[in-house]
Amino acid sequence: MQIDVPSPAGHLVIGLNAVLAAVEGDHPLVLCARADDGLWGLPYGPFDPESHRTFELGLRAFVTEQTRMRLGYVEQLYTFGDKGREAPSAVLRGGSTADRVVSVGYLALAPGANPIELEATAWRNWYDHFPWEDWRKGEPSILSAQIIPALRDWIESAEDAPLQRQRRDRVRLAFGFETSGWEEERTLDRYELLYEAGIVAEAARDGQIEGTPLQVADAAMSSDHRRILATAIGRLRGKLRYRPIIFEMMPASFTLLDLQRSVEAIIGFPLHKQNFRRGIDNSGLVHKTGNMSAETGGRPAALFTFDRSRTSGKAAQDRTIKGLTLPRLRLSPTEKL
Amino acid sequence: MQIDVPSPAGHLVIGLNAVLAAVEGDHPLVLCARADDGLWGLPYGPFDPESHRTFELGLRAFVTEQTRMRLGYVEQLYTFGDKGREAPSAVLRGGSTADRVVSVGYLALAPGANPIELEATAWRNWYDHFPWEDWRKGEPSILSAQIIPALRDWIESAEDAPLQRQRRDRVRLAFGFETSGWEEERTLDRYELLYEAGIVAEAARDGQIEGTPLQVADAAMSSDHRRILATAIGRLRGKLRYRPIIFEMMPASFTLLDLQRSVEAIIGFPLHKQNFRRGIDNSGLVHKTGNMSAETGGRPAALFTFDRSRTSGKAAQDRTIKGLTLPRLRLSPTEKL
DNA sequence: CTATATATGCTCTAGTTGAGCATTAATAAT
DNA sequence: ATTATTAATGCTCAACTAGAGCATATATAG
Repeated sequence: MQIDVPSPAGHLVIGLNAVLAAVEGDHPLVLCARADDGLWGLPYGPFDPESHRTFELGLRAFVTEQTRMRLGYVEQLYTFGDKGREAPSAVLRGGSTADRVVSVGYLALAPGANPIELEATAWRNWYDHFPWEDWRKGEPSILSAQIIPALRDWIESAEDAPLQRQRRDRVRLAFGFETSGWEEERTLDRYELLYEAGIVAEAARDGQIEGTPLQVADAAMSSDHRRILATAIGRLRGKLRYRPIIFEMMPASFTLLDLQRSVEAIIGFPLHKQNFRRGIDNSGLVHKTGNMSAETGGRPAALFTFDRSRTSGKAAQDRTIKGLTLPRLRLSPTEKL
Repeated sequence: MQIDVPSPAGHLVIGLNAVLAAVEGDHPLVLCARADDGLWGLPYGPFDPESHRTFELGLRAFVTEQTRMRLGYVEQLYTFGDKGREAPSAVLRGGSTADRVVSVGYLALAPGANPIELEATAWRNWYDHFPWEDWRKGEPSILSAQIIPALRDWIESAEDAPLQRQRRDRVRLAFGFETSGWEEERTLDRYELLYEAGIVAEAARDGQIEGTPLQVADAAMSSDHRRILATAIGRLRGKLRYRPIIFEMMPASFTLLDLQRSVEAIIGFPLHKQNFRRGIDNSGLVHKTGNMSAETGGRPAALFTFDRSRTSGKAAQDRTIKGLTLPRLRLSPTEKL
């Protein structure tokens, strides 16, 4: 698990980082570990070229070792190699004094949040680190109150007109001004913009401040882990629409409301109930188990299961392989840019 | 450009690989370089932690150096680290005797294929390496004639029933049997299946043969470059549908037929002309330049430009940021599985 | 027996998509 | 000139999809 090689100049270490996501009720969760610097971070470990035939095997090995969880669905996200965006404490556990740490991020999904018995490890609501991404109860107040004004300052502080224009266009796109509105899967775009503008704490930590550093209620994460988490959230949100990936996060059977709450937790905005069921229904992705759930608080709900063998039905003909048909949030921050 | 460090055991080298894509008429092209083993490969170079602040900067630097081209649009694809899938000749130019080469693939787009004056470097039609991916003139004959039968053998040669079932499901999904049909963006899934089944030449080269090795008219590429190219094609195909990325590959002005031919070259199947124009039209992505093209062979066509500042128009209201609305190829290989 | 909280069925309208007919405007071949 | 041939463009039509919301049914908690 450790790279025990003396490190000459220019030595490279590849860090594998896991975003293990789950949903519990209406809480989107991510498995976090307390890092040396006291911040929350993701589980990670060095890739060992000697013993790991592939990244994914290496990842599964160290996650199981560190958290005693076995991973199911796993997907590579992105490889970050930017100098200076890993925190100083990011020197990997092996103790190697690497010149350069490259982070390969992975997304893993769990069908529920098993309790963790480990010290300094916990399932955390990912919106604790991304309060501006949760529109389920309307526009997140932090947006119009703090973020948009700070971005406006950043735009206006650009040296010349072209740069200013470019910044404005990027903000418009990422935050959904004057376009089709907030696109939930642009989580990384938004985070990167906040970083560049010096609004999130990591920017100051890395010494990249150039805009208006802000007193945003802002839960930084260790190293470049919030960047990786942003990537994961965006990927997951986007993928819901074209692969039946949501069922990797559901228990064996569930009600349609369970399913809806899970989807809403991930995408971060509310859905029209009847239309949601209609969509699920003729997606052919699920079928009734025949049992009912009594724990609804109202009329009992039918329980459903993911239909892995859906080759039948008219709907299955077409929609199948795809994911869920979801509408768009048609809102934008109310504060003008 | 070279890692001049003595390599202890376990030393890692990160290779940056560029898929530089362009379209010329109805030919989808990729910039290739002749590798040491005589096969075509992609331009690549080692990532130098000393001088490159980010991967992307490193990539841009060595591509410009090697091919004298300046890259515009660039996007990271995937990081491959599987032991044994780089060819023996994959030891990077620096001459380092690395134990392990990790490949980071990038997709770069060019608005045309400028002629290359370099030795052993050429724009090549990517379907030369993926003949089964081009359905523009109907089902590629290689599919039913060779590939499907070979995959059938591979499925049947599975040791036990569960494995057999799993293989069959994967093939069904990747090649569009009994589902919504051929999904053009699954290029990588299909290539990986052919690799695992021992059907493509790289599998034999890497010593991974386990199925029926085949005499497919099959243009292998150096190292893991065909895998990277498959990733690039799939990503590009998928992205056409949700980002206006096609315009990165078009000249400043073009006719709608030019645009359609370019899209068809990429997605690999023909489109309904009138519907295509209607779609482009109310996407709000382009507008007429006012000039006409005489070189159509028929009635002169209006010339269009990509409208980068589309914040106007009713259609722009919604569709905008998105890409093109494209139909699906509703076909599957005719040979039964 | 009456709120309350969901679950579930259904309808209505506007818009989108897949196909294809018809017409217009160039060039190339009698 | 006339007549193919090749595309560019305009339009229509039916089937389907998506966004909203009304109406009912069936539990549990007073």
